[in-house]
Amino acid sequence: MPPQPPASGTSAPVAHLRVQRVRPAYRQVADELRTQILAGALPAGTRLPNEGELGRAFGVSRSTAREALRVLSSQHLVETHRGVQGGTFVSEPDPARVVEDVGSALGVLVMTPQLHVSDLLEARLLLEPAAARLAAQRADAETVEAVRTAAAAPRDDRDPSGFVGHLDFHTTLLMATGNLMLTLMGQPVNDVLRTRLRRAGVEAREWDKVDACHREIAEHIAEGRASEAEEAMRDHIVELRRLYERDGFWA
Amino acid sequence: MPPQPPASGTSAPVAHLRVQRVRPAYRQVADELRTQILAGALPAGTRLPNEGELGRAFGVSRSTAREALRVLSSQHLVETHRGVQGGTFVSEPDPARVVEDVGSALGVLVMTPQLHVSDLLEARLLLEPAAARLAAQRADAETVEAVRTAAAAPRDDRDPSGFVGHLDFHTTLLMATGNLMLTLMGQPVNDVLRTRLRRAGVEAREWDKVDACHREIAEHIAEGRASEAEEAMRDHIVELRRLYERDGFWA
DNA sequence: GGGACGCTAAACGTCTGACGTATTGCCCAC
DNA sequence: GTGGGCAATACGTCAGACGTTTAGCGTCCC
Repeated sequence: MPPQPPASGTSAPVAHLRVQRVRPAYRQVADELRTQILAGALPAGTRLPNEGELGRAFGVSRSTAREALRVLSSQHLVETHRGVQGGTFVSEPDPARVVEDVGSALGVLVMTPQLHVSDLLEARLLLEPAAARLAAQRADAETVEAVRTAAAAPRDDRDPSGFVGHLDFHTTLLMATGNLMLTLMGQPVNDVLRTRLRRAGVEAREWDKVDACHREIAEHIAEGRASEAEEAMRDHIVELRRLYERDGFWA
Repeated sequence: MPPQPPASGTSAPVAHLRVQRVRPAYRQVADELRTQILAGALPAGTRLPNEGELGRAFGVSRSTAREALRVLSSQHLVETHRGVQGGTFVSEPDPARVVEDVGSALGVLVMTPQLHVSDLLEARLLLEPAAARLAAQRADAETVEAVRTAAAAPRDDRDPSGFVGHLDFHTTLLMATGNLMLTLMGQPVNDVLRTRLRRAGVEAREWDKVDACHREIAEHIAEGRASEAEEAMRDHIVELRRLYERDGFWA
């Protein structure tokens, strides 16, 4: 999307093209700190100077330093605690936060014509069967047990995200691949789909069939039947897709 | 990762388990505004009240309102402009920003033992051949032309990300699928890999071969040979992977 | 002697008020 | 008619003050 050349005629309607002549101080401070954190100069757990000193170190006021810290904190690069022994600390990288953030961003994009729900379903159809294959190839005994448990877990209809320890089957399977990247890509997609499904008020009509599919896939993985696991998962996703389509929740 | 039960013995070393008793006001304001934006109550382009009024509306001071806005702004949900006719506006969702953010987050995670570079390569090996297949199936004339151009584009070695309009071949191909989700997943991975590659100072020894692969894939796509395109891309990725491994940059 | 209570200090959280500065539209002079 | 300067608006930044949370430590009472 190159900047469109001046249209032939009068004034080009370049509404959304404001330039940023000077970066505000709080942004400069945030960028500098971010650079240092990403470069490893400030490893996770490091305690930064208190806000007053930090501001003085950068030659800005405490308010400005605070705004910079708010930026970094909202990107989960640092976290702050109150009280003595409190302060601002460089955060440990946390995949769960990344998943949350990506899911939120996808939720926004999926409301635009740029990203359609069918795109998410297609991506899922690409990811999860492959994940099932990898899980079947690699899962150790403990992981297999986790997958089995997730497949057998009672579906708490009225209590979504109920108690700790209950992970969705698809999530468990993504993690069972041992490749965090697959979880990072697949989980946000599933989150968005589930959210939309719930908001659309889709009823639980065939969830016993869904559970049966899950158990079948889990068994394939337990037995190390990679191709069968992949195929079963593909069928399962296609089936789910049909369910979504029938309920026509993507308007 | 369930919270580990109290260990048998004395005090459980629950170092990183600080609770958040009360959410700070700036966080509450940010959350409330974010909710409204995500719910569509504040569509993109909406101009929020100025910082003073916004604070008054929430019963907080202007500084607190500003910190809330910094949070939202760093999440690309709003953007601010100065001057008369300035103010805070709800942002248009922008896939490029999402790609940037995810790439940054991945860059952090890849420095931990949680996410290995080989995980990225595996994800890429999963995504891009599928993308090549889809592109071959769907690409229209214009898209084909873009892919061809990207494949033929002179590789500017010393001028990375040189001029506008030059897009990486892999990026172009991801976009050629017409499925934004694939770009959203694949692009950050490629960005991280490219960054590490550059930092590791990998030399351009076989890039002519790489370019030949690109052109071959582009031709497959142009001719609509889906399976061939997929297979060629798979070989290409495997080849690249070998190149990465030989240069041993993932230490 | 041991445990509970309360005090204290450090740091973040919030408020107030003020001034600087970028941006834009309008008016006036030429 | 056009160019330049003025005014209004809203963000950007600063300074200082006070409240609040938290952990550590000392003291007092049992």
